[in-house]
Amino acid sequence: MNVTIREVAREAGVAVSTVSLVLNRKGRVSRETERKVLEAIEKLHYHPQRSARGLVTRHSGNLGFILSSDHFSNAEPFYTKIFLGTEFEARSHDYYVLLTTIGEQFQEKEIPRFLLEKNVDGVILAGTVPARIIEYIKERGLPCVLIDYLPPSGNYSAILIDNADGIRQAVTHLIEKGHRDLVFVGGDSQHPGMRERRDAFCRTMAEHGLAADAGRICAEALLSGAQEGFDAALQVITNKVKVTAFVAANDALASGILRACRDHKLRIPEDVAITGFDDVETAITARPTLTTLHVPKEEMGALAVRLLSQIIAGTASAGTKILVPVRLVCREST
Amino acid sequence: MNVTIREVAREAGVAVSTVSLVLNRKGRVSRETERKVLEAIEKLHYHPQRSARGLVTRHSGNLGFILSSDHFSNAEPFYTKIFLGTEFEARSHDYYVLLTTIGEQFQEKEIPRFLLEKNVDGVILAGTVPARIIEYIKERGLPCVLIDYLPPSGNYSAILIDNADGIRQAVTHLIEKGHRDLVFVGGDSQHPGMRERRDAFCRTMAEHGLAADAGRICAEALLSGAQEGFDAALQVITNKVKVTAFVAANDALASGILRACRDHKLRIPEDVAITGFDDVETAITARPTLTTLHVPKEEMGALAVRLLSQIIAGTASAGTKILVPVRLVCREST
DNA sequence: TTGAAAGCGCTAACAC
DNA sequence: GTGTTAGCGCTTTCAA
Repeated sequence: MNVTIREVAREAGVAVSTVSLVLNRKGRVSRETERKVLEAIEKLHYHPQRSARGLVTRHSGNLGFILSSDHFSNAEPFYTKIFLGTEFEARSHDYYVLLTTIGEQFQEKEIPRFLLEKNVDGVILAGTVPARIIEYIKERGLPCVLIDYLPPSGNYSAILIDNADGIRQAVTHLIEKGHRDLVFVGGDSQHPGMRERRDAFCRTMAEHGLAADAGRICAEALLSGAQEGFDAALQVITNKVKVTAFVAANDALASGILRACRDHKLRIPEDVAITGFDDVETAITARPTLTTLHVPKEEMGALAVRLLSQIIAGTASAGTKILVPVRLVCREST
Repeated sequence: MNVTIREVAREAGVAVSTVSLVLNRKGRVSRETERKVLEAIEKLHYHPQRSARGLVTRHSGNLGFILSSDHFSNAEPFYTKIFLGTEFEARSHDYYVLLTTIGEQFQEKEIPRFLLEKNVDGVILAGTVPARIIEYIKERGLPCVLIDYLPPSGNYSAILIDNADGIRQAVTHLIEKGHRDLVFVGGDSQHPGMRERRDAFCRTMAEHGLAADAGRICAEALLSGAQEGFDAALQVITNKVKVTAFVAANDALASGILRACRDHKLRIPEDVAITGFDDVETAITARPTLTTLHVPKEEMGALAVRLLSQIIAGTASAGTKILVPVRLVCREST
C-alpha cells in the first residue's frame, strides 16, 4: 500500500493538516514541528499524490504544449529543442508537460483532450497554430503563452525571436566583409516572423545605401525548405542577377542555396557567401558549415514555462512579450 | 463552474452511480437509461475529471517515456519520431504520455518525478538507459516496455528492430549488384543492436563465401556519428583495403563515409557503394541520397504503447517481445 | 437494473 | 500553532 499523509501525521505525532501546512509552506508551523514532519516524510519516502491534491486545489499540475502537426511530424529539431526546454524547466516548477499536435485546419473534434478534460493549468503554443484553437483557449480563460508566433490580432503573451536584429547582424557582417550585392531568400510570408526577417533585410540594406529591389528579394515560396532555397538560388543565378552573398531566412533555405551554388561551381565563400537563420543541425552538417544566427531554442522553451507559471500564479500579467536575442555564429560559408 | 457527474445525473434523472456505470461500460444498464445519460452528457459537454477518477481507481491515466538525455539533447529525430508515435497511439488508449530524460550515470536524486509520485501506470524506455533505472521500475512492479534495447539480463518486454534481417538485406543487395569487397562500419558495440548488425554482416558474408576478416570490420568507435564514419572510411581508404561497398550500421556513419569518399574523389555509386541503417532525414538530405534500411519509428512507438497498455490491462504478459521488420530503400548511393 | 452512501488522499476552513 | 472536519468528483460496494 501507498504511504499517505495520514501515516506521515501519525509517524510525526501531529495532525494531517499540519503535515499539509509544511508541505505547502503555508507558514505558521513551529520549527520543531516542521522538523518532526520533515523527518517522518523522509523516513516513509512520502510523496503527495497529485490526483488527490488536484481534486481539491483544482490544479492539475500539468501544462499543455500544442504544436502544429506538420511542424512536429517532420520532427523538426527546432521545435523538438523548444519542447525539450519546456520539459526541463517544468521540473523546477513541479509541472508536467503534456504534448499534443494539432492539424493545420483544426476541427472541433480535434480539440486536445487535455483541454476537454481540463487537465492543464496553462498552455504553450509553438509555431503557427490555427487561430481557432487560440481563441478556444482564451475563451476558457486558460493562461497561455505563444512561442515564435503572434497572431495578427489579440494581445497574447509570447516568447519571440528578435528577427530584425538577427538579419541586421547578418547583413552588417556581410557588408563588413566587403559584400555589396546581397540577395534575400525567404519563405512562408504568412508567418509574421518570416515577414520581419524580410523587412529587416530591406531596412538594413537601405540604411547602408544599398539596393534591395524586388529582384533581390525571393520570398514567394510558401514552404521554407531546402528545395525552395535551391529553386530560388537557381533562378537568381540563371537570371544573372549580380550576387556575392545570399541572406537566407532559415538554415534549410540556406542549405538549398548552398547546393545550387555548388552545382554551378561557385566557390563558397570566395565567390558567394551565405548566411542562414536558426542554427539547427543543418548549419553544422552542411559543407561548408553555415554562418547563421543562433536562436536559443531550449531557452525559449524554458522562458515560456517560466512566464506561463508566473501568469498562472498571478505574478506576471497576460500579454507579456519577451524578445529573445540572437547571436551571429560565423562559420565557413562567409 | 465545471460540469460534474452530479449535474449529468440530475439532467438525466438518474443516480450518479448510474452515470458512472455507463461511463465505464460496466454493463447492466438498460438501453433507455443509457440513452438518457448519453444525451445529458452530450448536452452538458461533460468530461469526467481525471484526478477524481484517478483518486479512486488508483490509475493516473499517464504513461511515462524515459529517454537517455544524450539521445534527446541531440534532438535525434530517430527518438523524436518514436516519441511522436507513442503520443499519437496513446490518444486512442486515452493515456497521456509524460516525457522525461535521464542522464547516463543515473543518480538516485534523478529519479523521474512521475515515478516518485506514482503518477504513471506504466513506463516506456527508449534506447540505451541505465540498468539501475530499469531495475528500479521492475522492483516497484510497474509495467514497462523497452524500445530498441534489451539489457543483457532480465526478461523484459520490448519492441526490437530486426537488425539481422536488415543487414542481410543490405549485404544481399550489394552482392546482387556485383560487389564482393564489402567493409562494415559500426559503432558503440555496447549497444546490443549494434552488435547484432555487425554479427549479421559477418554471417551473411560467410553465407556467400565472402571474406569478412578484421580488416573489413570497423566497429571500435564508441560513438556512432558522422565523424566516426568519416574517420573509419579514411582509415580503410588510406590502408588501401580493397573496397567497393561500405555497409554502415546507421545513417550518420554512412554520411561520414560518404564525405570521406567524396574527399578522395571516389564516385558514388560507381566506385564505391554505401548503405546506411535507420532511414532518418540524413539519408535523404545526403548527396547522393542514401540507400538505407527503413525503420518504422512512429510505428515502434505506437507498438510500445499498445503492448504496454495490454500489459497494464493484463491481456498481454510481461516479457513479450515484438520484432519489427525493416525494409531496404534503394536510393542513389548503391 | 438502479440508488444511497462510503470512501480514495488531500487541502482549507474553522475551532481551539 | 495545531487539530477537527467537511468536502473536491469520482467509482464501487451493497441494498433495494
